[in-house]
Amino acid sequence: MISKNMACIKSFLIENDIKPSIQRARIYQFLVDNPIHPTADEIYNQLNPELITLSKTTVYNTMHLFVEKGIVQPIHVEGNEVRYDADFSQHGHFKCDCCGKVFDINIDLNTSSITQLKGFKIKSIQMLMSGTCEKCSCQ
Amino acid sequence: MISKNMACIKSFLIENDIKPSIQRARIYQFLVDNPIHPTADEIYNQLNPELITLSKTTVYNTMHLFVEKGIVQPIHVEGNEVRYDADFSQHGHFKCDCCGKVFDINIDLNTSSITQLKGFKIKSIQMLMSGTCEKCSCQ
DNA sequence: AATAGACTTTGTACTCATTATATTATAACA
DNA sequence: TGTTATAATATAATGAGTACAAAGTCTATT
Ligand SMILES: [Mn+2]
Ligand SMILES: [Mn+2]
Ligand SMILES: [Zn+2]
Ligand SMILES: [Zn+2]
Repeated sequence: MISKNMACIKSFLIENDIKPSIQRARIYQFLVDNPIHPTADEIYNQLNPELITLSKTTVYNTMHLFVEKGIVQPIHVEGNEVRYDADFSQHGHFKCDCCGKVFDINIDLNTSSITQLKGFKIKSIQMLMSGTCEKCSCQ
Repeated sequence: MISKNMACIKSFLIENDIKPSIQRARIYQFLVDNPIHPTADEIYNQLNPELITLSKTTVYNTMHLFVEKGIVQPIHVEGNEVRYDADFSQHGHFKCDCCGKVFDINIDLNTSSITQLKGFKIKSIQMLMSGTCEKCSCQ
């Protein structure tokens, strides 16, 4: 899933009912190539030098569209910002309070046995841990 | 744990190294009596009629203090707001996209077997699901 | 009781992520 | 080519949260 070329991303967007544009394709490629759970602001700052007329509104519009079409997940690790993840494999996240990085954690979330959820329709499951990562812990 | 009286809350705050005040005690009591994961704004609006001079800054100050002293957990279900929970029993949350309610879900989060977390120091674990609740699903 | 010092509460102004709106650009198509 | 739909952009507005300083409250000491 790492570093699809643009032609490949174009057909992926079309498959998912999204009309491709340079902006949309590059933003999606950036998310796949950089699984660092960036904010809209970080995406904008990274791509702005290359897409010289890029607008922050376009980034927000695009992220809303991607979430609606189900090719990107919003991640809420802090109350004042939304982060995005193009990885839909079953995994959780660990936010280091020290260096601020968000790590992917492979985890098996099985909710089928929870009786409280009878009748509930689950659309997404997220697990978030916080603390200090290995590097920050041994200092 | 439901509806402690004020005297009881006073000693609870003191136990947790928090100097008690009417505002702090009533805010904590409200959180225990109303486990609906309110935002700072909701806490303010609910208590304002009673604590007639209450300031929103006081609510924010108090929530920060409670989180720092470990008697309240911040919950991030949406990117633009923080919700608060005085319940420290092991449980996750389910946010209904339809009615907006946040439900408590009893769940057993065992992370001891995850090899990726070797060397990581876990401070908090949260699990969040979203979708539609039982009531909203059968309509 | 008055004084002083420490802590708490409050109002105002500000920041900054996100959203709303209107305009311009681009693509699709007859 | 002209017409229409969709996308991108710039600008202004919103709203949760924060910074700061002034005013209020509590408690100990005289
Ligand atoms: Mn991830
Ligand atoms: Mn809860
Ligand atoms: Zn770290
Ligand atoms: Zn519902």
